Amino acid sequence: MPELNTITKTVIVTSALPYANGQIHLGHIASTYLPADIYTRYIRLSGLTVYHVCASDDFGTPILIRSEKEKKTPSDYVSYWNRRDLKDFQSLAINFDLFSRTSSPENKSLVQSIFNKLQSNGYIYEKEVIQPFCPVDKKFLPDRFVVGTCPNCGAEGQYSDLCENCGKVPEEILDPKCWICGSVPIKRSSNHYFFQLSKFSDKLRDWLIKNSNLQEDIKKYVLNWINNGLVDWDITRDIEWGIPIPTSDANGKVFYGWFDNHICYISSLLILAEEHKKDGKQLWNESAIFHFIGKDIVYHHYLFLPAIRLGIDQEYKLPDYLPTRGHLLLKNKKLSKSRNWYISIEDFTQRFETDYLRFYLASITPYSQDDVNFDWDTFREKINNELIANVGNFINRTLTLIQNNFASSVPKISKLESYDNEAIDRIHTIGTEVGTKIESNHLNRALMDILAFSSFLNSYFQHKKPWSSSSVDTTLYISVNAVRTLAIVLAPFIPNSSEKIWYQLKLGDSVHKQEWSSSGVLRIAPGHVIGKIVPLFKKIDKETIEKLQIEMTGK
RNA sequence: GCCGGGGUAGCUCAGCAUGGCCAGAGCGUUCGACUCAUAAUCGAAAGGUCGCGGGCUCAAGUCCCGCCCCCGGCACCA
Repeated sequence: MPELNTITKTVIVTSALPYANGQIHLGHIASTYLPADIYTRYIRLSGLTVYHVCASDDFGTPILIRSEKEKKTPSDYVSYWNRRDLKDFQSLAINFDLFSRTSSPENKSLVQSIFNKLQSNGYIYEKEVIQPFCPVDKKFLPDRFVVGTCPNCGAEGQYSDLCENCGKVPEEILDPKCWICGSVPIKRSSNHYFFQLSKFSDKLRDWLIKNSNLQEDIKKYVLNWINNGLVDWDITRDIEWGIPIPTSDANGKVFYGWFDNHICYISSLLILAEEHKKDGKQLWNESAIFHFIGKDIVYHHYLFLPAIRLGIDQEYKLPDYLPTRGHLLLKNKKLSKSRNWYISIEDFTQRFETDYLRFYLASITPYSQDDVNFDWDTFREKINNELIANVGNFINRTLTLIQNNFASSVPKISKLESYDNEAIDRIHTIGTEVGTKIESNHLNRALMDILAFSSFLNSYFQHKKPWSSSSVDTTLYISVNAVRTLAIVLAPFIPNSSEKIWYQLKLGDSVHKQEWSSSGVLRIAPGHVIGKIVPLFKKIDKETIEKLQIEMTGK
């Protein structure tokens, strides 16, 4: 189990780069961005310096073709999606210290210098490849852009890299056609650069085995890939939209997107370091590096990315952690934009509070590559019965009683009974319990601990009967301090609501500027006057969900 | 086909590495209590052949063998 107390330096968190050709959806949020944001918020509250960087992935054939169809320059096209994605992230309170782009000048120059170093270290070679070329569009066509009939099962209209009907990868697709214009592609030869991934098999194996911070089950199948023999990577693309390969005979060829996009983690951090007047390379190499990803890009992050860093003599160090999570399913079916089976960020934020999504997704997403199911009925039940009835209710009943019976002034503490001592003890320890789980990336379990804490408090409150008994003051004093504790430990998960709690407690400043360890201190003193109390959450009624299900199905 | 993960209460899952208190949690269900609180809360109960079959052991959900079933990955998809 990784423990944060071993990390004493700066932490660098990166989230996988969204491809700049369409909206991000709930699946991306659940697997990558929300876990990274929760983690970052927690580290920040713990008092360490943390940088969360991300960027839009701007290059590639799909973007080039889409921008042409929309009669925009690729540059304008990706700028739009860069801003749009950022807006979506912000609407979910997912914050970055920098949201850059792979097409930034800084990334271009770093990518080219890394290529040069790989080349001088002898890890790059050239080879002729024969590729389909569309004579009408005057483009080389990646596999995805050649459609035809599957030679295995005879299904028509299949991509040349995968038959969706029989699931096989066709050797050579029959009756090939250009996906863009429908004409028949011809074969054309082109000189490409290859990265010698195969040379790194032993070093990658060593790194995987030695790095105990990586998830064991993922390690197993990555090791299996290595044992089956790694294949060198073609890092060249014959298109005009990308980072130019810096050789005299490259003839306008550009890098393949997966060569340049992960380097953007580093170039973004360098930009940020510059802003903070720090030595970027030193900062990178002294920090704990976390790359949050979804399981679809395991290959690239567990093999390709570390191999390239090994290939430049670890000028920039390898990742310490690669938190990897599975995909989100909607009603047990895979999300698919082309089939309109997905939930966009807007779909959600137009209807519900941001924190409802964060709470729900965090509570159902484990630290593993298992897929999780998004279900509207479960969503409603979890929000109403766990977040609102348990946590919201405890906060509300505590604060309301102080407001109504004590003129909003926190009462004095008197004689402590064993139940009071137990409650105080729980306040002391909850921060460490939750923190340990967040540090080991078990965010769902951390949230369960918070719910158990809140449940305990409801039970404590119920037994002490502060609305009638003689020990009213002590109970309310402890309870209001427990509310403060809840605000802090919930802050990484539901930041907006935590801030509302903080405001109602009238503690000044922001909950996000507190110290995590202070969650264990009873810092609200008797006599403190709290603010105006309003319910934090609104329950989701059944009709809303039923209506929504009908709307979403018809989408 | 190969590789990986999994099959434990109605649902979602923990427990299995280092076999041993009556097999656990949350949600749901039923009954009772309370009324400060968003009909929220508190207490209690019901509910399980731990996929199937065999084996090792004083003892197996936990180890070994076989079988069945489910899910995911199979590499340039950006």
